[in-house]
Amino acid sequence: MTIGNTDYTMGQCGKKWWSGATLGDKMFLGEFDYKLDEKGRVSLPAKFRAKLKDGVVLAPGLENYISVYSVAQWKQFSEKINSSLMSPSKLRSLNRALFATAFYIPIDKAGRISLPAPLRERAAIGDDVVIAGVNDHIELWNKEQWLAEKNASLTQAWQIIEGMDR
Amino acid sequence: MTIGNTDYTMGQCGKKWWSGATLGDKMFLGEFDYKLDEKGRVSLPAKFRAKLKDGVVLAPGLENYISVYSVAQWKQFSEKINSSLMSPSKLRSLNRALFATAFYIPIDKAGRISLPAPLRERAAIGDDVVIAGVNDHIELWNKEQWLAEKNASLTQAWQIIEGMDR
DNA sequence: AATATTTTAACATAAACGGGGTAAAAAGAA
DNA sequence: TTCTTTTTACCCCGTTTATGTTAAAATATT
Repeated sequence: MTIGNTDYTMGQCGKKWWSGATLGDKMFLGEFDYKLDEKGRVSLPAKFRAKLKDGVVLAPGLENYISVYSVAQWKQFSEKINSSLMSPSKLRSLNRALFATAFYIPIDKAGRISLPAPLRERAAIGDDVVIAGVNDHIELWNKEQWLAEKNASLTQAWQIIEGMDR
Repeated sequence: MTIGNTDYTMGQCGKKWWSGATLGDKMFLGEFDYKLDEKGRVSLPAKFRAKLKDGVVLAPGLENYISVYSVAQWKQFSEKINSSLMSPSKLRSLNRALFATAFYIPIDKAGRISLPAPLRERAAIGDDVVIAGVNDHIELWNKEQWLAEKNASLTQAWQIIEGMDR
């Protein structure tokens, strides 16, 4: 299934279920439970790593989660923002919010990233983390908050789809 | 990626994480907590040091924080101002404000700078300081003030981003 | 069941942080 | 000036933190 440029083909997760290749560079699907090590590092799902070779940019999300962008997507994102028409003071504030709260994090040889304390605290992520592929980016959530959010999202999603003219 | 004169190319930081070359000289990301020693010195984040080898220029920021520029950027900044069309008296006044309040500070072998008392007092920085990378410069903040500013910025940022056509 | 991959834990190493001390330089006082 | 006091720069070291490496446990795949 394709809507616009995005391939919504569903598939299984894990090697048997889907290949990254068929989904393209910008599509993240699925929900995974991971554990942080005592130093705040977490493995990324093996299926995501190919798209994140150059490292990731972590930024706080609107709700209390951590957004994970590929470098390419972060570039695109910040480019768009800085080229949009905006008053200097707004842009200054926006840049402060964007850049000071974001971290570039490389991926180590074991496929891990380390989560900076400020982001971890804001997202209330302790030893466990939910990694969710959300279309064009990845989100890291506290497990309880993720479940609550997921239920709310699902309810809303089905309401919207019900009302759609299919 | 380049926007105007600014290189937004991402890269690793420090020996393993990034080279100044790949990131460009002008990009700072992240938020860090540091402590001043009894002499008013503070370590710079290791990730930033490669870009600040030649020392830094400290200047008071518009809100009560301390702006940190690399020498290269400070030069560029002042050249830009002095080459802009402006009445001589205005330019004199501007230069007075810029240069009289700024300090050139070298970086010691432990990667530290010392913060001049006038700037420290103005920014209400005591034993703790937040160091924030804000795109093309660094900012030093009193922690409480930083948190307030950050939250305000983030709220505004997300409102703006929400309204953007991604 | 056997194999391969991935996740997690444990450990080793290197670097950074936060102290402190000493020496030189600058400033002030006699 | 000369001496004293204060400030600033320079250097070192111990502890902590961050990162790299390896191996074991768990999971998925054939």
